[in-house]
Amino acid sequence: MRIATWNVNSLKVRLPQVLDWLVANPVDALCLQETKLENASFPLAQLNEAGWQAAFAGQKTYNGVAILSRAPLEDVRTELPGFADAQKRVIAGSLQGVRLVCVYCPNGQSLESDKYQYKLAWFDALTAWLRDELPRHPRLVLLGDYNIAPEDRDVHDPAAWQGAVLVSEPERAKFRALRELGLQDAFRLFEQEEGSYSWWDYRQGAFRRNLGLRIDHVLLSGALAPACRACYIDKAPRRLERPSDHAPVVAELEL
DNA sequence: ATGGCTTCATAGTGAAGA
Repeated sequence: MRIATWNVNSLKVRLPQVLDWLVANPVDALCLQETKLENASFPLAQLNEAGWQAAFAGQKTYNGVAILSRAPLEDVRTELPGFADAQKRVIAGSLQGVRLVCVYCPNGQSLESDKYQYKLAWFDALTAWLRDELPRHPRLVLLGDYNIAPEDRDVHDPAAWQGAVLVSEPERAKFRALRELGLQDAFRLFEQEEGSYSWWDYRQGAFRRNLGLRIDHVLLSGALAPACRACYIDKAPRRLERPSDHAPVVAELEL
């Protein structure tokens, strides 16, 4: 099974790139974040025509998540239990006995912002939910845009970023709390190039200069991690005209 | 550097992203 996650920063704008990418990258499931589409505007017909099923939870302008798959998803859920939230950031479903949990984690904006407190509380709710879900779904993958760079090696300039949002210690502690559920960072199961990132700012030629952060992740449950054969970031779409600021992250599982 | 792009929004003194 091959699965991937990609923050597309508007599915309306990026649909042609997504369809092209799926042709070149025959995954079983692709998790999308920041679709920025209400459900009524979701391009289901175009995806079906290209041979893809889709489950989605969207809203106007912001957020929005979806899972595209060859086979239909089963047991789809779109809520964080016990966390009343109008923001569409979660969609989960099952495929071939694997539970896929697609998340668009809050950005936080700045350490002083109310959005930062919301981010920390949101991660607590996510962790509590997954602690409950894992016994039910031992073969579970949590993938998406976490908006956290877990370690300094995931940051192009750790000194400049020290303590900033996406990198701050309280955020990294939330990431570690997910790992303490037994989830493993698929990307770090393998040797990787130094300077591997999944997001680059649109400004300042950040991509060309590789001034990035690794904030998009695939976390595998203990039952799945031994089945992982590869995990990589596909930088090709970031080189396209009018790209998303994020690159897809792909994981290959031998089930 | 004071957020320099990009999105969706509306016509703002944008807002938000990361």
